Amino acid sequence: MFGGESSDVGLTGYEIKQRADRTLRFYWVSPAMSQIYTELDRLSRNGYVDGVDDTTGKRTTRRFRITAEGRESLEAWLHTSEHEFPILKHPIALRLMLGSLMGPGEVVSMLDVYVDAVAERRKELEAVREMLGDDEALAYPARVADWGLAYYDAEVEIVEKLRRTL
Amino acid sequence: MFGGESSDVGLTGYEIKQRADRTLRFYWVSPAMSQIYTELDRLSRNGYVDGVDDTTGKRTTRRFRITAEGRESLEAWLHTSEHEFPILKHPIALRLMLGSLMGPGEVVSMLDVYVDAVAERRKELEAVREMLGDDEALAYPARVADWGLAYYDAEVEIVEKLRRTL
DNA sequence: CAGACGTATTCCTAATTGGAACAGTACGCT
DNA sequence: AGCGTACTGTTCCAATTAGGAATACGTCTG
Repeated sequence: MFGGESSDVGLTGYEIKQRADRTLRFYWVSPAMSQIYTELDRLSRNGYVDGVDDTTGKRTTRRFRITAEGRESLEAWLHTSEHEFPILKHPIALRLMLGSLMGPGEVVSMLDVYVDAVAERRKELEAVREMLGDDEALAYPARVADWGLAYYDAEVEIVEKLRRTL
Repeated sequence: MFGGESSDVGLTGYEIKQRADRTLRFYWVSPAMSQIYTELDRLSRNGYVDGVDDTTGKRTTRRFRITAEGRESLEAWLHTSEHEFPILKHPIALRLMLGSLMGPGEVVSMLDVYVDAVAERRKELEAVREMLGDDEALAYPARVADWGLAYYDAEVEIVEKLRRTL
């Protein structure tokens, strides 16, 4: 998922953050910097990743790579663990719930703003989708992106229908 | 949203938890008990809710009601605050991303299990929707529930289409 | 009247969030 | 050459959230 070529020198925490901000945020959250580094430390302590000082550049940084043990553990997780149900935190739905405390026009404009925001997100995800292309090696990430795009389309349709009932 | 009749004696933390578990979880999270009580304490300190000892039963409990100040503040929040974009944590999409590390059959069965889980969720939400009926006073919560139902339908459709591409 | 279950609250610990703070590097501008 | 600004990289801190365990009390049932 991250990494691409696995023969490379690994990623810095900063780079992981950037990748998460670009892609992971669409179906998970963008982890905080603090979270990335503490997690890398912990993974490192448990032998799942290996952090190596990279002194080739002007500046010494730590680059992390997954270890064989880490990869095994990841695969074991993929095979065995429970599939949790997605969690959604939907501020617009939360506000709509209290629509009776807002003016009717206010509800409509809230939904309009939301539809625009979804369209914007969709555009960003589409850029990611295009980067993935139809490379066989990236087929699964591409499917995830397609899923996201279809979700945004459905969301817009639902909200526009809902809007008409107001 | 909670409360219904606002002339009543208010709700205990426990009751709030139950209501959240029944409805809020569909578009937000079920807050932990600890979170509910600490938040009630904080709201109380800031004058947004009023906690009154209820000694009418065999057992003394605290019942919380929103204050006038709390209601004003809630409405101000509804009118002014920024609309954040929904946050999704989607374990199935996350795993699908790593589909190349799973067997193809494993991916398919993961999606099947997920579709079943969505159907189950949908049923639970449908029960909530039926409780809301077509009472004008509950029109907004009912719309939120309808939104959720439509979302689940879209999700199933998307996943089934995706499944066919594998 | 013991045991199980629902109600009600408190407590504890870990994880997550959301930065700010700090420091080095690159790059263009004057 | 020196300056400012932006990017890269890491650490640190405080507040919030999460997830339950623990503790009671009440009620109902066999």
